Amino acid sequence: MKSKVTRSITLLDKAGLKKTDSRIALLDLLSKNKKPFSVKDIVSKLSGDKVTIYRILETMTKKGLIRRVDTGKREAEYETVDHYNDHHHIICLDCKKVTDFTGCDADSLITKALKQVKDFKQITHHSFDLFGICNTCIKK
Amino acid sequence: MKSKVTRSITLLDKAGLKKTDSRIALLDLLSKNKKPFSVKDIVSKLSGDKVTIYRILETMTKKGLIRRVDTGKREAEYETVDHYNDHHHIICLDCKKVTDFTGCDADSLITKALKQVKDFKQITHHSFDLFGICNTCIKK
DNA sequence: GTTCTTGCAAATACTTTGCATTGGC
DNA sequence: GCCAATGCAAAGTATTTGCAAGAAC
Repeated sequence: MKSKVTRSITLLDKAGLKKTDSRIALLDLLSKNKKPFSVKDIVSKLSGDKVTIYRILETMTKKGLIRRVDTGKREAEYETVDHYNDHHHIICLDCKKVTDFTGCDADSLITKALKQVKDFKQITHHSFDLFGICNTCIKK
Repeated sequence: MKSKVTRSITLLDKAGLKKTDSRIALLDLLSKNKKPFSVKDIVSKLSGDKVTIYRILETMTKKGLIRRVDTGKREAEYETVDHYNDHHHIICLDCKKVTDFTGCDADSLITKALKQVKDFKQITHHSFDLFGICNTCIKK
């Protein structure tokens, strides 16, 4: 998908990061798929070096291009930060299944929050996650 | 603090968990301190067995007594879920410093979310975190 | 050409598992 | 007494670090 690839390049450029093949491929992979990816997932899809992927994930997380999602699993999982398709998660505390939902009045909440704290002036992104037991696990 | 200890016992009771010394001590520690604790933090404070602490954390997380907080550090961190003192975090993507704030219209958001998904009927708790670069790190 | 990124090897740290023992109810 | 929780040893897996070679700008 050329359009997606081009978009990844633009995002890297805006973030002031060098546009290397690995970075473009990783960002493209996460953009195309809405679900959170573990390092293992990424390695198996991109067949790249694991250590490089760790470093790219760290760099992009600091720049706010991607975010780490905590679904309660042992390994970290990552997804893109997409301000135009803001979505959130409902996570089962038992089986760790993730279901998405949309709608969270983030802008006004962020404004309120920034009034309370003096250490921050600008917010890159936010996360809003709900935790519970899914209908399947509750029957167990 | 007797009152806190008693409260931990009550919480364990409500959750249907056995009221062992380790569990009471851990829950009490997290209740008294508002900041997120890593396993290492807990071990050094309680001088208990590390493996037991891992298991207690897992059990209590599934019961919704505590939650894992993802501040971007390598290790997992935990804090109590306190429905009467709902608070949230602003986390620096660079130095990982955590600042708290309050105010998040969770109830109405949860109601909206539950209308969208059919896999969940009840939510145990939620997290709302903001990410950015703090004023100290932005100068670097 | 300089600086940042990559890739491999190896080390480190976190977390889980198995099993015998102990303790809550 | 029964079943679940604990504590220790050991294993398993995720993540980081060091360094030389390669690529972006």
